[in-house]
Amino acid sequence: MRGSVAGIISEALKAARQDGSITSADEVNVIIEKPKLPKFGDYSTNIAMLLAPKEKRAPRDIAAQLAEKIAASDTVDKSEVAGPGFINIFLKPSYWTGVLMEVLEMDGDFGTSEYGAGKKVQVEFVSANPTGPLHIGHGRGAAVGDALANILKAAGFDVTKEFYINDAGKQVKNLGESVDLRRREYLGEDIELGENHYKGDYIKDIALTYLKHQEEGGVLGGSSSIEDFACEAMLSLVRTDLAAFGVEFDEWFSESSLDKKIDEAIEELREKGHVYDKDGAVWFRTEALGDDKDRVLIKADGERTYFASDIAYHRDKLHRGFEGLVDIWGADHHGYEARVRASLKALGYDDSLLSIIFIQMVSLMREGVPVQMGKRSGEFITLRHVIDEVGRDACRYFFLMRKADAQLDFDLELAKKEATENPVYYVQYSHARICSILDHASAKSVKLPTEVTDISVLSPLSSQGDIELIKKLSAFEELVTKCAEDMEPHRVTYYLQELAGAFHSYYNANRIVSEEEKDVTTARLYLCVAVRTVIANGLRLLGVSAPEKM
RNA sequence: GCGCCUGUAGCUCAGCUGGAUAGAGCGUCGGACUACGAAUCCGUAGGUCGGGGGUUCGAAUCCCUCCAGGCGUACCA
Repeated sequence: MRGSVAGIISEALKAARQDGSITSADEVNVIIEKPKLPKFGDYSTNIAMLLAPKEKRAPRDIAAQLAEKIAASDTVDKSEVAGPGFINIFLKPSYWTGVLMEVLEMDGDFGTSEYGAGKKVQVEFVSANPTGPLHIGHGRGAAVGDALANILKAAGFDVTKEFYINDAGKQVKNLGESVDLRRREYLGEDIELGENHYKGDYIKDIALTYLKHQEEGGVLGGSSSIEDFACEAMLSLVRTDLAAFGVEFDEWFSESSLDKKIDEAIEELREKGHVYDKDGAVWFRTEALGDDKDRVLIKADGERTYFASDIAYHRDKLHRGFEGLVDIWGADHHGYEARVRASLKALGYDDSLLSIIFIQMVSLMREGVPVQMGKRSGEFITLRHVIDEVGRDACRYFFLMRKADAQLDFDLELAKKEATENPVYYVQYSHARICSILDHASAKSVKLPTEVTDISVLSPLSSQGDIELIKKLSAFEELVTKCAEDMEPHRVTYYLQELAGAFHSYYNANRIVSEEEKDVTTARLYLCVAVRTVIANGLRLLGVSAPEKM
């Protein structure tokens, strides 16, 4: 779409250079945009304004020469010079029916591109400690990570989704102890929970399950420690919740599997001269690489820090051949970024291959009033609770409505409302509505062939309304690549709301199925099919269903 | 103190590498179903883009500074 407009412009520039009206041979970073106002055309470019300083001539003068050459293209209806030197390009309706044809042909693939060129990227997200159920913050990370992975895939990247299991540190030990204490409690002992022990009811559940397994003389009786058992149980809970949320990972990477690799990583840093000993601890010279201060890798007591395993983990990712890394972290970890980047640089990598997306806080609301979360009891609102209450679709959509690094108010009541004010229903409704229109049409025995073979079938689509809607569809392709480039899945929700809105307006303004005008009906039904396709493709990127009935 | 994020309509937020008259939803107010789903649509009102400088043909967008809010600044994980 935009590509071919860019082609028209560069052809015009080439022609101008050939006939000598443009003399500078410098590359210019041309911007092609879609003007807000229809009188400024379908596309507009600032190329003349960029050339003006190089040519040392008035922008409007240059624009006039280029506009003439642009108008010569057979897809261009007319081309005008406006304002300080914009060139506004008006395309022929046949251009737009061509676009519609493309949507229909590509169907489920419309929106995909080769932008990523098969580059291997890894998206690591959620990575929650297996010490408790997932809460809503994890849910937001899961929704963003999964949607981003879908978008990157659509944009032509080779994507791997990974969950990093923190199963080596002290917190897993605390988990094991917590379960063990509850186990002994069930056996009649008096117990006292320490400050670091987990107090949620899920701990009791695990303790009970453990006892049951023991009674049955299960496999876990001897070989496996209660700590491993608890960790496994927690993980399976996490997997279940993620499955309920529709999120699947390609890899589950265990921190404990790193072990020797941590020493290797430290050794490599030492060889490269980034490590020194002080006060009985081993330090990493991160300050020289952009961090606020140097960091400890091995504590005076001999334990390796969490940071040390994180270095080893990222090193391992790169050894696995990923050319791009995406880490999705809670916003409270942003202080961590500088040291991780420092470690990549120290290991000899360009740290720009790592992108970190920070997930800001979610405030749960109920009709505008914040939902209290008992901090003392340690009872967070779990992701599972929210999925069960508002449904998976609404939950995912709401998590994706704001850009990741902006705080999000999640109103449970709004998410459940089946009304205009709820964007999920608004978008899904447009899909269901189209399905219903198509049913209606076939009941009236207006049948569409499975494939459009002749573009002239679409030629009745020439009104302003028809063209506007097709334009909206065409924007989807570049939206997807843009979202991939900037790693901002939230824009898909805005786009879908706009497209759904455009369709609803169109529907109210135009009779689609009409028995008198068969040609118009057929063409419009194809337009409906294309809108439905794009809505479905967009929702699929978000991991939200596209219902045929609601 | 230093660092990161945020500040756009009454509310919640979009605004792509600087572009032409700053947008949407909700909420206000007023309209539209004897035809395809009114879970919809149409219209109306509402803004010194936190303040002040600068860069240029042109700034919500880039730079500096100040103000306000959030978060982070561990030999914790």
